[in-house]
Amino acid sequence: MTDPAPLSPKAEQTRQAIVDAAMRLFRSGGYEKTTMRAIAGEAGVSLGNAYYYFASKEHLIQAYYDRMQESHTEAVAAVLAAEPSFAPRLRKVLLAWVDVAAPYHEFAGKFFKNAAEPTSPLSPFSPESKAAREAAIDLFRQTVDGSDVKVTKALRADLPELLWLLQMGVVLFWVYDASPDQARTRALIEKAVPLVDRLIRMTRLPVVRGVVDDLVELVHAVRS
Amino acid sequence: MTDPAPLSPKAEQTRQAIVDAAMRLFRSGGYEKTTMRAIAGEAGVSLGNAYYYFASKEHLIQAYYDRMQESHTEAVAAVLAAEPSFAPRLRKVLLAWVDVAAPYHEFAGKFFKNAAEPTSPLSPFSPESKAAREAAIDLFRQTVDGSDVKVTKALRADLPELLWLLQMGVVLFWVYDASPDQARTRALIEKAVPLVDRLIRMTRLPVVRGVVDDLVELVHAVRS
DNA sequence: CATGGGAGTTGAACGTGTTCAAGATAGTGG
DNA sequence: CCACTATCTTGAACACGTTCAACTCCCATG
Repeated sequence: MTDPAPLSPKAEQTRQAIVDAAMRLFRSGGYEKTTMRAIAGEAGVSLGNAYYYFASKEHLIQAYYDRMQESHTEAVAAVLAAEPSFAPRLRKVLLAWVDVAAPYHEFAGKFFKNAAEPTSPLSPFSPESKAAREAAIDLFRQTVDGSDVKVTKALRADLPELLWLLQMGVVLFWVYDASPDQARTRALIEKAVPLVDRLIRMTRLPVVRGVVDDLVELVHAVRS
Repeated sequence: MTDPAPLSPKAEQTRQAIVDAAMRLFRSGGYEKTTMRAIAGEAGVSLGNAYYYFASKEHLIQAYYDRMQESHTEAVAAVLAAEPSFAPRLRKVLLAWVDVAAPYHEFAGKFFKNAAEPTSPLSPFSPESKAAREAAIDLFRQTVDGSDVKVTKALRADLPELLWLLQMGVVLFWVYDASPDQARTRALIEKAVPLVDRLIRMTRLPVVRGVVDDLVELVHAVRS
């Protein structure tokens, strides 16, 4: 996921050394102010060697990204095992992401910059990250499935993807959130979850059915 | 809007010459491949002089955005004068943006990539683009105000901003849309507008009121 | 043990965004 | 007409991401 990774034997250690050095320096001095020369130096390799393992400075960030995904999946498993009710599940899943992502908030901009470039394989919409994307959506499928919520037939198949889109929205907000401890993002989640819960329960009302159908149709039409 | 612009007299022409040169070169060669040296050369000024007028290469893009915004405002004025009904108004306003933006689509990704970074002055959420953002929101205020749509009191003040967010979503989709003539974005608009229209009209239903209040509260809580 | 080739490693060199100290220019007051 | 200042202009210099041709090292094969 991090790279084409044609599988390296022992010198995978070198790779890790570079990632570790980069993380240390990024963390202490910020991304922009950390030079590739400094990273290479800190890792005890030459500048060129760093580029043997990582195509660019931005690619080093991908390592961060991967760790975040992993940690979140883990955290979600714990949440889902313990909580049966839908709204709290969703709330905890989203908050868990904020917790997991917190240490990397400083680099959020860099992540997002990658996400924004449509041609980049790092984009969450790219074919290359299809697996990761579907894994993420699956997290929300689990969130829905194991819960007490009743979802109308029309919505059942697409709700996980819609929730994933919700999370993309939260991420977007989070990226721009400069408040301490990302308090505003947490506030957003606290407000949004009950709203979403309410909306989902409301889809069973006859008046709302038509809108739900339209929405589902829109999602289908728009999915390439 | 483009800059602090302490108002220059005649040599404002130089500024324009630089913008024009940049636009020409960005258009023909893309953003990344266009160097500041080339822009300065094309504009007939020195490298340093270009930096006297524009703090960075990114700041040049702002001028680009400003023009798009201008064209859109113009197009919208024509639409709003001719069309009294809400849904068609919204549809035409959104489609007008797609039309106006079409010439820039091929390198929109590059621009977007730069704009996406929160620290970038190009970000639609940045303080630097506050004026542009408010102008854009105002376009939607006009779209609502002059139309036949009845908006509940709770929603009235915030609907324009919500519609602007909708447009941000459309823009995001558009950036990734590789279909010829951005057909898929247009299709998205065709589907989304009736849905939005329906949702807005639905807000008058008593059952839905609570949700609307929650949504408005969420928007308020979240606005810095 | 020799050897051929791939994997890993190196630092000099390059291109580009940006800065800056110095100079030119033009408008203003005497 | 002469300073004097604020505005404008310049290109060399700098820092940093990235590239690359050359080199070393390891080890599988004969």
